[in-house]
Amino acid sequence: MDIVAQLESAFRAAIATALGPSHADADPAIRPSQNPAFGDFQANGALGLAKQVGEKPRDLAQRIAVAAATELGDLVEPLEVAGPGFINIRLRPPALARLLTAVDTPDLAVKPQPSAHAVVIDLCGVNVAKQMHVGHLRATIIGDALARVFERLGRTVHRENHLGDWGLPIAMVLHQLRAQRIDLDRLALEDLNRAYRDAQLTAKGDERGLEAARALGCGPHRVAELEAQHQGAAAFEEAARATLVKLQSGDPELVRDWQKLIDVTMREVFVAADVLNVRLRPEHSRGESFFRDRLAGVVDAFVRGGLGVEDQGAIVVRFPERERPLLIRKRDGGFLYATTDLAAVRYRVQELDGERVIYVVDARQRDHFQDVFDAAHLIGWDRLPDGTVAELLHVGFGTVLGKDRKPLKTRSGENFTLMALLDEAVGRGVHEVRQRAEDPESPTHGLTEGEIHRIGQAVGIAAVKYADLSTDLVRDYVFDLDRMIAFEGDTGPYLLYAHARICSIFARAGLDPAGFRSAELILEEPAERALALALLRYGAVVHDVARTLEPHRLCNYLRALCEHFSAFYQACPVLKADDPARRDSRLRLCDLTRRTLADGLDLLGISAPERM
RNA sequence: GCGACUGUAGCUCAACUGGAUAGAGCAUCGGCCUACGAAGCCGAGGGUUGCAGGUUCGAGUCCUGCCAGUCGCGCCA
Repeated sequence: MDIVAQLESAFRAAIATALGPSHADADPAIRPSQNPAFGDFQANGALGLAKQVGEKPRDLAQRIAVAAATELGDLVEPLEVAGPGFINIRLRPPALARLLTAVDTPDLAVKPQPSAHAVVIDLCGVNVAKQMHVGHLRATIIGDALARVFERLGRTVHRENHLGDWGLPIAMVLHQLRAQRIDLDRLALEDLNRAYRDAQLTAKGDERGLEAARALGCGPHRVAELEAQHQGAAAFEEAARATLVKLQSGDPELVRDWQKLIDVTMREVFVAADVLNVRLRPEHSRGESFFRDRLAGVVDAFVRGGLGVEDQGAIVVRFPERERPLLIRKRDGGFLYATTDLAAVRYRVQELDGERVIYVVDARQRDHFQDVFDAAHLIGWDRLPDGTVAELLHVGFGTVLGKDRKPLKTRSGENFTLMALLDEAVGRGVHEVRQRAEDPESPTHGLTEGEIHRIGQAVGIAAVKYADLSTDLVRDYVFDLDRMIAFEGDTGPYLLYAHARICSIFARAGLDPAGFRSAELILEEPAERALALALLRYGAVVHDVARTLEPHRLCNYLRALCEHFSAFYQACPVLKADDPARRDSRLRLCDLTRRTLADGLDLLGISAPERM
């Protein structure tokens, strides 16, 4: 049992002793202390309880402390009541060593989350025939990190890459490429992207320009020119619609070409996922096309249930508490992305058995997901087969900005492609590692070019991912590679450095870390205590991330862990410790720190090299 | 117009969901390598938590009203 749970149960019992069994379920509010002067942990529950029972807080805290002391036995130093009624708790060194020993297991004492139901995570969300950009970076790495956390807790996780692979935009690209007689077998994503853009431009024509020209009474020549353009656009759109109808009816040649577009797009997605150390594979793709035969059923279900009503020819779902309706069928009979999303919710809850269905999508779609979730709830599609009500959650993230604080663009105003960004990050990482390896004194001196590249990639990717994951997700942030890749401060490379330093202790001495995993832990120095306390918290932090869906909590923890380690490493000689028992104890601390750090970084999808 | 999000040190961000003196990194200043990687450690200065009320023993955190910025708001996805 972990330490916080132990303290909670002891203080719960103490509260029952002090106030009677009617208060047996009161929350003792055990928290790690902010300040070492206030002990290792503190129980804050007495303050609130005193108010309820009309007793002076300090008096009540004193009575609880006396009762708790007998529950806790030799686990803690004498408890002290401080301030308005806090109870400060300090673990006795042998107890701390015992607790840490119990954590030093292959799974680092991270308790599995018992649930028969699955977790579904909607991530990545690329569009066929479009380049990935920085928005996909976030949807991919945040989703992957959350997926890894739930997998670490033993949950069944379904990663759902909800591809934009269907509908008129795709039909437009297909039509465009076929009209130009482009060889689909020799396509690169860049060609597709260009076709997509051209198709959009052609289809749009210049409707607004035409209206403006008429309104402003422009010359007949100008109006005619724009009219011609507009007619061209209408003709193009009609042809694209015809293509879509043929595709929908299963025309073999079109279906084959359509599949080629998907393949070309996904080839690059998987390359990006590989560079990013993200687990995303073909089996995770389930695009809009998967749901195409279910859309009419979605609308029917809402109409039959009286939830979908006609409005100006369209079908909408209305909500009692707000003006804004959700449109699920257009006047022309077509479906919208809300329709697909509703089909997907039903599938994920009822067929994938998703107890928590998590959408890692741009925060700007908050309103949309609220509507979809509320609509799903109204019709009962958030119920699992066994009747449990599923949690539908939108993890909305902020926008990646350029140095001008506007959404990141290239100098020519184009969207920054994800690949360009990753190439730059990896290039910078390799450059930094190579530069340091040139120093004959450096531990990385003499590494092969291949090793330098591998380590440099890890450094560059760690920099980008840590910068993205280490702040509150809803915030926008400025993409500044200089700051991200800095080798000092609150960065990915700082964490990798701490990891490499621990590895080098064992490497330099030619010792096998596994040889110290039963050494007796001696925790006397303040730096050793602080490191031990940090190590004890790991499992709770992983559970915290699963509960809140906030990966930055794990980042903050890992950075704090590294700071505790660095302070320890500075203050306490390891290989040159005074006596063999201390040396072995410290080597065990180093090994446990390294494994905890590597495990936590792995949950973030960051790999930690042994040298850098 | 309606709605959502954001506002904390010069800059970039935390604050364990209501607890003690609001903490880190960068930048600035001062220490520490004949002890293991100085990509590090120790220390100093720097704050009316956007503003004004309210709830509470206690508010950066909850409520109300303002201010500023960003993003949404029926036939695109």
